[in-house]
Amino acid sequence: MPRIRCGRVANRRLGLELLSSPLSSSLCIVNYLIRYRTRRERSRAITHQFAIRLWSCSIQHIPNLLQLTPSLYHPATINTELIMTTPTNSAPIRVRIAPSPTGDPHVGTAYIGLLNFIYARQRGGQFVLRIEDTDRTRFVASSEQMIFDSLRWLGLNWDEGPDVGGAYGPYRQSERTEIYREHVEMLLASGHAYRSYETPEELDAMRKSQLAAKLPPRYNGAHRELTPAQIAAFEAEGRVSVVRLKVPVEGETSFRDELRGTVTFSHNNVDDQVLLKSDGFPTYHLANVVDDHLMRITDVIRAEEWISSTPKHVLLYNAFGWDLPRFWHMPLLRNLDKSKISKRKNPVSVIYYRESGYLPQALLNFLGLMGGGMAQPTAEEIVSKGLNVKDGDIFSLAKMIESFDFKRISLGGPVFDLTKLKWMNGEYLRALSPENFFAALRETIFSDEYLSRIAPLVQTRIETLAQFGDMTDFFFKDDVMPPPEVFLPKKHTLEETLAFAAEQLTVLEATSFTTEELEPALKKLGVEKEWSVKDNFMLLRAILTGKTASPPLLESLIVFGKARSLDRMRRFLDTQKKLANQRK
RNA sequence: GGCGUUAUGGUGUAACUGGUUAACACGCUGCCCUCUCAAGGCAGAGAGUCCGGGUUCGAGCCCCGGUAACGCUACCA
Repeated sequence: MPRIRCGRVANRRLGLELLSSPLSSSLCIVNYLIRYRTRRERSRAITHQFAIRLWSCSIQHIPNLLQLTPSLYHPATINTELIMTTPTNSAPIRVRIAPSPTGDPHVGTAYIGLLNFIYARQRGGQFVLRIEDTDRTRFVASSEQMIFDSLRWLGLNWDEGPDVGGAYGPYRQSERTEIYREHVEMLLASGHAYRSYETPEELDAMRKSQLAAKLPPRYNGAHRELTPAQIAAFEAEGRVSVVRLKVPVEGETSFRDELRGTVTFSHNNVDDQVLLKSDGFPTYHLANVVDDHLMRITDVIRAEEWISSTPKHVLLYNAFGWDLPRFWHMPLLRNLDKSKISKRKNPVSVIYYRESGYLPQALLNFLGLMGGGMAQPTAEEIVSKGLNVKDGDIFSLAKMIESFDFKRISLGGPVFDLTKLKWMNGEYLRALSPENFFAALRETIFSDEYLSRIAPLVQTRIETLAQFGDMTDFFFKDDVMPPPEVFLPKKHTLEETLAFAAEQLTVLEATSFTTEELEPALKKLGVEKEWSVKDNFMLLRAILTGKTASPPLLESLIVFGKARSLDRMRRFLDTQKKLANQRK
C-alpha cells in the first residue's frame, strides 16, 4: 500500500496519502476526503469525487486541486489532511473475529463480531472466525462450542472457521504452531527477533525493581545481543528461551487508524514483546499478525484496547515485508462507572442473555446502537417517510447492513446500559405475533428441555401438579431478592454472611457446574471458613431461590445455569452492599 | 509513573460547510386511557456541550493550554 505524504502547503500542514494502488487505466475517479483535523483528531470528512487523469496528478499538483474547493475550508484556521483514494482493484474484503476460548462467550466478542459481520456483508466480503487458543493456562475446553453457539444464536454466521472449514485453515491457532515456528525462524534469521533466556522469576524481579525506581517496567534488553558463547552457556545450564521482537532503539512507528487518523508511538515506549513463549506457543501478537496475513485479512476491526500494541504488529508486518491491513479500533463497551465492561458489574456472558430470555434481534440491535454508526433520522425524514420516531433506535440486522456507516462511529466508550436493552427487548417481544411469542416462550424459558430437567427435581416433593409453580418459580424469574430473615443464618452476622457469599461466588466462578465438582468445592470452602454445610448451602439456596425450602440445591444450580446463577449472586451482593451503605 | 485514546443531560446518540431557544430515544415525574399492571397517548423536569484562554458579528464545531476518565504498560488475549 503506497503511502505518500506531502509537506506543508500554504503554511498549513497538509498530508496526502495515496491509500490504494493506482489503477492502470489513465483515467480514474478520485475521491478526495478532506479531513479537518481538530485537536481531538475527530475527523469531519467530506468526500468529493471527480475524474482526473492519473498521470497529471503528481503530488505537486495537490495544492492546486485543493484550490478547486476553497469554500470548503478556511485555510487560515484549519489544518487539513487530504486523503486521496483511488478505486481499489485490490483483494476482496476479508475480516475476522478471533475470540479466545477462556470462558463464557463475551458480549464484547458479540459486539466486535457484529461490526465485522456488517462490514463484510456490506462489501460482499468474507467473515472469518478464528479461535485464539494459544494460552493453555486459561484454556476452557467447553468454551469454543459456546462461542459457536452464541454467535449462531445471534445470527452472525461465519464464512470460514474451525467448524466450517475454508481455504486458509486451520482456524484454530493451536493447530498452527508449526506455521508460527517457521515464521519465528524467519524473524530470527533476519535479525528482527532474538532469543532471551531469563526465567519468569528474573523478569518479575526486574519489573519490581524498575517500578520501585519509578521507571516504566520494560524488558531491559539484556539478551538482545548475546554472543554464541553466552547462548551456549545458557543452553548448557538447561535454560529455556523465549523469542522476543527486536524493536529498534530509536525512531517511532506510526499507523493509520481509520477512525482516528495517524497514531504514533515512539520506540522508547514499545517493549521487546515476547513472540514465542517457552512452551512453544506463540503470543497473541505474533499469531495474530501471521494469521491475519496468511488468511488475507484486509481490515482488522477490533477493540480499542489493542491500540497500544498495534505498533508491535506494524513492526512485525514490516519485518515480514507484508502489506498492512486497515486498522479500525472500536470503542470499548463500558460499565455504568465507565470502566471497561466486566462481569463484576454487568452480565457479560452472551449465554446469560440467551437464557434470561432476550431475543437475539434485540441484543444485536442494542449492540448496533453502541458507538453510533446508524444515522438518526432527521425530522424531515420522519415526516416524509412516515417513520416512527423510535425507528432511530430500532433496526434489524438487515437494516444495519444496509445503512450502518463505520465512519460515523463515535469514539467515546459507550455504557452498556441494561435498562435500555430491556426496553428494547420488550419492543421486540411486543412486535411478535401471538404465535411467534408463544413459540419464543417454548423455545427458551419453557422449552421441553428446560422443563424436563426441572421436573425430576420436584416430583417427590409435591402433592398436586399445581404446586409445581410454587416450588420452581425461581427458575422462571428474572430476579429474586431474599430478605435478611431468609438468608441470614443464626450463627453468623450480616457482615460475615456477605463476606462468605462473596467467597462462594469466587468458588462458583472457578468451578464447572457439575455435581462432582460443585459439591467438593463448596464443602472445601465451608471447612476453610468454618461454616457448617447446612449454613453454607442454605445461604446459597436463599440467594438462588429467594426461599429456605427448595429442590436440591446443586441440581437446581446446574439446571438454572452458571451464567444466570453467578449473575444472581452478584446482584444479591451488589444490592446488599448498597443497603449497607445506606444504613451508614 | 510512562505511553496512548477519549470527552454533548443519569444512559445511548443528533446537530449539514461555525448561524436562532442544543434534537431524538431510554430512564425519571405527572396526567389521560383503564377492573389492575403493562402497553399506548399527552405533558414536564433534566445538559449550555470537561475546564481556561483565543479567533470570529457569531463557537458544541476552528486554534492554543490544561484537567479528568478509560485503555495498555505479562512467557493474557
